Amino acid sequence: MIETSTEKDLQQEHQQYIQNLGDWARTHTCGQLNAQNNEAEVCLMGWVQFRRDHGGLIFVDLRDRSGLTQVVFSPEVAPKAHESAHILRSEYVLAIKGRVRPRPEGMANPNMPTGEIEVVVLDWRLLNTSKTPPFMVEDRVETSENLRLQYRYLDLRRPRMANNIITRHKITQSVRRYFDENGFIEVETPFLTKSTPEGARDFLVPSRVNPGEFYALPQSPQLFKQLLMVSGLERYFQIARCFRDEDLRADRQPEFTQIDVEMSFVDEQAVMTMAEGMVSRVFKEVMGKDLALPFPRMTYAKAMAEYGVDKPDTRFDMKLCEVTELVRGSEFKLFATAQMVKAFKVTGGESLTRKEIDAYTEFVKIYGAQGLAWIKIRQDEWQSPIAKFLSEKERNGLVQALGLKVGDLVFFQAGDPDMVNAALGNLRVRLAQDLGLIEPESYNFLWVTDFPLFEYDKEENRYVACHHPFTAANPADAPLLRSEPGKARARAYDMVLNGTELGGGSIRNHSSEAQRDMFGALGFSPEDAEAQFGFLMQALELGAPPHGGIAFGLDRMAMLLTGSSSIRDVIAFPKTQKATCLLTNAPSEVSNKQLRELGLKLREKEKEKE
RNA sequence: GGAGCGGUAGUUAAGACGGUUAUAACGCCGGCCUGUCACGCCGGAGGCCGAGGGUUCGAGUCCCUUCCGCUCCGCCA
Repeated sequence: MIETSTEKDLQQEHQQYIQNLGDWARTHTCGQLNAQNNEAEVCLMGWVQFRRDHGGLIFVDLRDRSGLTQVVFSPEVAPKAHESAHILRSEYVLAIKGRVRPRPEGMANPNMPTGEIEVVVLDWRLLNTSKTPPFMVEDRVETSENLRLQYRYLDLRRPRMANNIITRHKITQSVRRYFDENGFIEVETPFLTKSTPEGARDFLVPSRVNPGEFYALPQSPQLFKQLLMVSGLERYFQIARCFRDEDLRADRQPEFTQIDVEMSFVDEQAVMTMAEGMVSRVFKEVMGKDLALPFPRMTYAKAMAEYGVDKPDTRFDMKLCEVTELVRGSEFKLFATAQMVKAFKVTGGESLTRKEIDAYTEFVKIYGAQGLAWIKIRQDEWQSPIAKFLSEKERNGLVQALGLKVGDLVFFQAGDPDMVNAALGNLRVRLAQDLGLIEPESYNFLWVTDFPLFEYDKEENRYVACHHPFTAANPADAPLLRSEPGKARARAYDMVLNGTELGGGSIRNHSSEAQRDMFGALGFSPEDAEAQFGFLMQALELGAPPHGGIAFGLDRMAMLLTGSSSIRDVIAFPKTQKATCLLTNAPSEVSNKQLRELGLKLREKEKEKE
């Protein structure tokens, strides 16, 4: 082995210089000093961002969560402090005492909030050393998600991530103030609770005291907040952790946070107004933005018809247009016989290349489309693989329905309505992104209302609740519950922001009879309903007031307000796509003793493979 | 359960047509430097090319298996 001075040696060697704080106390943060502090004697503490050692002068950018301040070690001002400062390395933790002074003529740094001044060091203490970090603690350096999650505490030391977490804090504080001022009571509901059959897969927790029995972690505090209304609490909110054992996405984590709200003696209007007030308050306090209230509303039916999705992004146009009847008898067999044909036009889209269109064809296949029909409207002709099948009448009909002009491009999708809507609805968003049709900094809120109460589950061969099984039916549709449940509308509403579902809620069944009808429509036998939800039914029979509420995805809200592309960036310690924690290595195996205590036995590895 | 993208010095990437000693930038280490601010200049170290197997005289590169991260479909009342 050749003896060289390694990083490990250095860092270990430097450890002998580590001091305690002693009687030193921080007087300022690294983000707050400016020309007004000139001549002030200050004490700063933080991390070494950059070290610029000129042999003579040494400049260190000292970082804490508030920002950076340039500190100067000068051989003339403090020779001892300067001499010892040569050991400084990235991410070393220091305390410095010094004097604020203006930077020399022409040396101010306009890119830094503290760029007018510097702190000349009189004395300093090394509070801790640091190994060379696995990635630079700096916003402009892109690092793999893998490493970031493994060293999450370093990732969170970066200004952008720190600010995300701080913005999230501002949101929750703003929310708490708002609800407190409006007479809401914050109540904590249980984490160890009862597994219920409807909805997402539960996380289960075995009970040691009751072998063979399990708690479930709550998917939401839904039932408890309804019970709190029966309690007479009248107005409840909670910033509640929720758990769902389903596959992850950029905007879905197995544990996430809801801003959960419930109110008594209210209708939809009252809940929606209160929710708008909350969002508006958050935008004002966190973003300094005023929102126009009330938010526009759109029925679910209209959203599906014009946008193909139940969370329309209204920042751009390109609405979908159904042309099923128009091409009913077409010579283009796919159109002639399809259950649904829809189209939308891309203004000026004639300039898209064949290659680009091919990429969009691949894109819609994700949603089950077989292909993607298109027409380019040119001065002299319609350029398209399908134009030759279209009659004069059909062409005129399309021109009218879509308002076609020369230079436009039309995309078509035909087939199963769910597929048609998903393919075109998502293609619409993709195109808007690719073509730059979305104005940055724009926030388009809207309410989607009149959701169906049920949707038919083809696999289970029964109706399932669109929202959840406690949602009240639109009074006009109540009789449909027993005849045609699929046509019944719910007293449910979603708040949508820029094509993302921010929150959703409903007016609940507060009469046990209505709730019984609901369970009936869902295919529960009276015995099953009693076994699963008997406690709720009983509560509804003991003076339950009319009530309703809403829940917001706090993570998604924070994601949108920080301009993040994933909720991982607004959660301090998120999970990977495989639902593991790279920092702690959870989940992990447990000892046989632990298993025995819980009365659990793991399936043999061999059996697992079968 | 399925589709796609990625994994090469500490980091971010290039190398992909199978053929010398696997590049570059940043970071790291040493030296010089009193106005830098992602300081500069000179020098240096650093690699199981995610892992395992195969084809081949020869594999970062081709084939198979597998692990990890990400995006999406299914799923998520």
